[in-house]
Amino acid sequence: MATLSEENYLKAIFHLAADDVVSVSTNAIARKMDTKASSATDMIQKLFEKGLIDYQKYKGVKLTEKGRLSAVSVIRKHRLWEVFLVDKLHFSWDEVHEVAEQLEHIKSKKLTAELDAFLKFPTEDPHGDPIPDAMGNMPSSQKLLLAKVKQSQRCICVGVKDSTPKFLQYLDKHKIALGTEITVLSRESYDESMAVKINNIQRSISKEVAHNLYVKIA
Amino acid sequence: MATLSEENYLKAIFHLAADDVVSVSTNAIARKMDTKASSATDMIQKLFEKGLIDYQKYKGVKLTEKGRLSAVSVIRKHRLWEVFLVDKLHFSWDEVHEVAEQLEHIKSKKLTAELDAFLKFPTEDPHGDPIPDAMGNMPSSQKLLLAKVKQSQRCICVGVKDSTPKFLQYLDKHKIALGTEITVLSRESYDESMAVKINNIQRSISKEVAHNLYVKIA
DNA sequence: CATTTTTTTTAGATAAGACTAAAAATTTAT
DNA sequence: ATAAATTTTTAGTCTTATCTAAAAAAAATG
Repeated sequence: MATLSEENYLKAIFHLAADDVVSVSTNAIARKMDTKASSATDMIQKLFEKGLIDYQKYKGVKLTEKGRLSAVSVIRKHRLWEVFLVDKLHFSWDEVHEVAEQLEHIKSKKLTAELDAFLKFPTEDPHGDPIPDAMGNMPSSQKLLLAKVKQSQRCICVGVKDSTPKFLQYLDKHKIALGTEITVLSRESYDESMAVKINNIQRSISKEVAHNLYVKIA
Repeated sequence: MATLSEENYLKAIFHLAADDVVSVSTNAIARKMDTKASSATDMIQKLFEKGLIDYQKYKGVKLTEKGRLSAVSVIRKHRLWEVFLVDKLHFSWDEVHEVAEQLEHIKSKKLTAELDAFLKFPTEDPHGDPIPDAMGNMPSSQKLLLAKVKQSQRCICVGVKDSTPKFLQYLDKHKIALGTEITVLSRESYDESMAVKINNIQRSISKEVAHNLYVKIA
């Protein structure tokens, strides 16, 4: 069974590889884990010895099936707990992450299964990310960038790509929040801006904003 | 802030001192924590330096107010989670402990407060033990040994003192389970046995059994 | 009350996970 | 294609929490 640290590394590798890089570099892992490259190397060697990753010196890292299952199990728990926190305990989207980071490491098959049932088997978390099933199958994501939404489609804001204060303040100012409904009225090919209806008010959204806002189709 | 290990030691010291020994010995702590006395001494010195316990070499240990608050906070979380597991997730009394041992260390004021509200501010856990409030006040326990129950009182089984398989098997055989209602009909001073009504059947309960079964008055 | 016995503490070692500094391998650039 | 820059690994150190073995203190006993 993987330790807390090992689980966090596996999760990091999973997320990095999901961004479709085939092999994940030591530096990328160190950056994501906010540690030094030497620490990442140490952990890589441990994960390799436990059969959780494929690894050759200087050649980067890939999850084995065993490693993938471990990572996905942690992600499943993380996202189920996020649903619990938002749906049952009045947490808002920006408050859930830190707590879910702790809850995701609780080890109990029964707890996860019962929590899943209690929440009525949700298929995605409050950010629109898919919740893997107990077998480790990850449904394809329902969320996409606002920039990808077709004309006249209605969608719902589920998250941000850029989470810097500047962008979050912009969203606040323009009354765009998690759950806000956005209808795409038209798209301007010249500057990639789009005309949208938000809270029944028609506005224009720049390319920069549209590329940093995640939505799901309503 | 206390580490996971420190929290577990503080909890152990609290429980040992609650059994009204004024000063807790190194050996008692080591036994409770299932470690060696030398490990306990190491941790005692750390807790002392952090101001969580009063300590003099060879003289045993007492929680400071700061240490007591930390211990009680962990116990509060443990018991709230036990209520959650039993009331919402269909756990039975003997399944909750291991999971609650993990959940009790999750750090989030908001989580604890919201969980408390979600559970409708319970005052005791499924074993009849009191749940401390957010200020660290521990209500007095509602549970007592069956042996202490007065004639003609109705009570409800909430736990066991002796949790050996032998005793649990005895209870099983005689259809005494958590939640079973017991009415004390009379007490025999000669052998300290008692006549009781369980599931509408009149039986005799020996001193040994009565001293190992916790109940709360109905 | 002196001597065992028990308890507690100290000293030194180990494993996990992190670090710094330096060496080795790989990649980029001239 | 060789030099420079970057990435990765190794070597050695630190901290936390544990251990064993041995020393020191306290308690129990004859």
